[in-house]
Amino acid sequence: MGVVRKTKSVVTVLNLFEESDYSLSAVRLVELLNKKMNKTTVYRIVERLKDEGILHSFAGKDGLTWYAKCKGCTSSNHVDSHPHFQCRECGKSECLSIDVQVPAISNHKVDSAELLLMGHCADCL
Amino acid sequence: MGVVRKTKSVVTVLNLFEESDYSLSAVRLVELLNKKMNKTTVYRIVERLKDEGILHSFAGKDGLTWYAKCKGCTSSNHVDSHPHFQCRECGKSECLSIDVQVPAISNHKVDSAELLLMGHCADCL
DNA sequence: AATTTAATGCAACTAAGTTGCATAAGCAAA
DNA sequence: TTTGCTTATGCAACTTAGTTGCATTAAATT
Ligand SMILES: [Mn+2]
Ligand SMILES: [Mn+2]
Ligand SMILES: [Zn+2]
Ligand SMILES: [Zn+2]
Repeated sequence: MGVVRKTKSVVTVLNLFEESDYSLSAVRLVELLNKKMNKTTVYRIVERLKDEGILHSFAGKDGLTWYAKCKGCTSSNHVDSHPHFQCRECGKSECLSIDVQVPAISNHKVDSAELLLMGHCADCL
Repeated sequence: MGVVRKTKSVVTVLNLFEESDYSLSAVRLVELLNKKMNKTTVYRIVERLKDEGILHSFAGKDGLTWYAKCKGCTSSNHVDSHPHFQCRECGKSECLSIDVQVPAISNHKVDSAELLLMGHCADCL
């Protein structure tokens, strides 16, 4: 499917993710793009890109929402499920290519899990 | 050490946690206690009880802060670190007595982790 | 009972994210 | 390339969790 309309704003957001290769918080995105588009537009674009399997999101240590590129997802098959790391010093967060086996719980049906590791990143050690 | 002053409000909050045996979100606490104390007081009390190792907190699936009793913590030894579960249906969350081994990451120093499992609880299955 | 200091109430604030609505811009068909 | 349909955007106002400053109250200690 792909994103419905490739507007100037959508392209701008996508470029940011291509360049940086980092994950970005919504707050940071709004900050970086505040001269090019409205805050509402930023929030709507990342949600749209998420629906399309282009980005995924996760909650950082302070409750902010972060976005990062998906590796092999499509709109119909959204499987990007992996742990994340966030640095206590600089605040950056990263996607981790680690497999975490989700523990089973008796009498419960677990369908997803979010694991956030915290500590110090390579730069801040 | 223990909480500095055992005020009427502190006792009320502690009783709630004794009775319910569930974990409670700050929002729910404010709601339950809105006739007995101010919202600010609720937030300050749970933070104080956290400092003392009486409660611990975690982020639920919607970013809300939840509080639950600690098992064997003191103000100087705050070790209550375990995964949590939150039901997608009813929204309740629970502490899990499961050991999760935190994966190591090269070039990083990981000092803590938060694991949140989501799905359906016993009541909602 | 007097004194000290921590705890509370209240109102105003902060900040992330959302909503409604009028306008603008993609895009496909003509 | 113009028309017309529909999605995307800007803007302002809103929502909601949580915080802050400050005056007042109430624990605890003597
Ligand atoms: Mn990721
Ligand atoms: Mn817990
Ligand atoms: Zn760092
Ligand atoms: Zn449930």
